[in-house]
Amino acid sequence: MDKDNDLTIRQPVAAKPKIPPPSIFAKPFARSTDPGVVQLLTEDEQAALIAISRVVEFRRHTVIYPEGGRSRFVYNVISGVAETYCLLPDGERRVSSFLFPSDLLGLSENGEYVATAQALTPLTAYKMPFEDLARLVRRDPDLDVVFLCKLCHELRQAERHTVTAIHNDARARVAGFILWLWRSEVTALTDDTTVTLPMLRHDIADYLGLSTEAISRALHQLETGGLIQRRGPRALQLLNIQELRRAAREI
Amino acid sequence: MDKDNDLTIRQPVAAKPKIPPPSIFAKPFARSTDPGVVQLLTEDEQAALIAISRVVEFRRHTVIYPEGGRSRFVYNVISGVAETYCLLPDGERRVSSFLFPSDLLGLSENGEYVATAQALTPLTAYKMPFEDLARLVRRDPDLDVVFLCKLCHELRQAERHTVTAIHNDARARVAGFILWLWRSEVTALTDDTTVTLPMLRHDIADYLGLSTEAISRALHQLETGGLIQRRGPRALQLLNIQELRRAAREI
DNA sequence: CGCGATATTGAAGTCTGTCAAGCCCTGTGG
DNA sequence: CCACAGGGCTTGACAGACTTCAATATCGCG
Repeated sequence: MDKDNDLTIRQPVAAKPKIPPPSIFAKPFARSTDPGVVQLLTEDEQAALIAISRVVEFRRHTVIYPEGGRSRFVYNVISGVAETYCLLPDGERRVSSFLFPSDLLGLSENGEYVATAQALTPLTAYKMPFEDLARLVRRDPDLDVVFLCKLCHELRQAERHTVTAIHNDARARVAGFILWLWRSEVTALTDDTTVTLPMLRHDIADYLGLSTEAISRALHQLETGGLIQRRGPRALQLLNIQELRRAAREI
Repeated sequence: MDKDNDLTIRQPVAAKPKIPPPSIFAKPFARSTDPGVVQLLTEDEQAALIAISRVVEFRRHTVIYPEGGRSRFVYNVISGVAETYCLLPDGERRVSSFLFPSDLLGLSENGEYVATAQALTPLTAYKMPFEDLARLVRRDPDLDVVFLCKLCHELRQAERHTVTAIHNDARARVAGFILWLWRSEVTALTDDTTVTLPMLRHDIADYLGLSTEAISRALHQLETGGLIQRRGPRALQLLNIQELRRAAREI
């Protein structure tokens, strides 16, 4: 629609960055001209969502909502990165997903959030009361299809994550993760081959089912192989994307 | 139609088992009195779905639809078990899910099925033309919410599968898988502690990210520990469900 | 500039994958 | 109904990969 893209992640310190509208991207399940992800919301729908929403901001490491908490709101990320995790009975933490701009946040079950959501960077989002959203969806069949589409998209992604994470070794998992991050952070960026890692090694390790040491070693391997270059612990330079995709077994 | 049931989900041999209506179970995301899975379809909605559906049957090992094929239909399983899998570039097969009665089948992307679906047992299903279903959903906002609910449910399940499969050892994965199967096969059963494994070890192994040998060894461990008893390669008796849950790290 | 937390690197142990062999089940055909 | 053949399942041995434990290096924040 408009250039909500330029804000997705980093943004030069602007005087008053204007807020992009609510945004839901997905690959439609029906055949379409564009085989990639597309904006599913029309301007009217964006306006309708804005009408029931409030823009909220979270600082780094803030809990957006807790696991088990009463689920009253759904969030549409505007900028920043978040993670969701569950706490196991034995106290361990299990990262279940990372969320980027235009992602939806607030999956619930029986009126309770199924995981804790936490901001990994400063984060802004549209906060939509669940009830209002339900009313809106019930009234606008097209909007409803939008959410169906998005959920299908997420489901496919989740299945792919499972399949690839489960069968590959550490190097392949990390390569795949880097590529996923890279695509998620895609913007109208000058330098297209830089990836920032807003999360800790621990979070990556947990998400991929590895130890933090294994992450380090895999990064070392990829660097030695000339596929990437580490620029400090939170930034990577992609040197050979073709090889990265092969390492991730995407090809 | 016929009594394919006694294989997968046993049902007393009735002369003419009447076909159960379309069925979608899920835990609602909104708070409800019943915290478990509930039937989301009203009788009217079931009738509407029947009106656009055809009941189809598949024999064991039949392909229901192929990966990459034009996605024209969505299926609602009535009886039997199916699996979906993708073929990797190197020819390997990746099982992405198992489907049971009342599950939905036919996830697509850009008009194409994202995986091959195959019957593991004789299977019957409602076959719904995608276009008709879309029309129906667009007209009936409640039905629409049903599908949203079901998709959320599937998404949660997928995330749980990932989280548990990735972090646990072979024994825990198999224990969790057995419990999942057990719950999926729940019917008005006489013997509540029997689980049938309609799929090959290879399929289980692939789904859990293990080798067939690891599955065998894990079953052996569980049997030695007195948690289960093998009754031939396709049936298990659950001896200690409490311990099984602990083994699966559910507690 | 210094401290605490995070990240990396090294060494030993454990678990699973792989390879190989034997057993069991199933389904077929007589 | 029984025998047989083929495929699936199980079990054992070994190598490889990851985890764990431990120590060092580095980053980031006050």
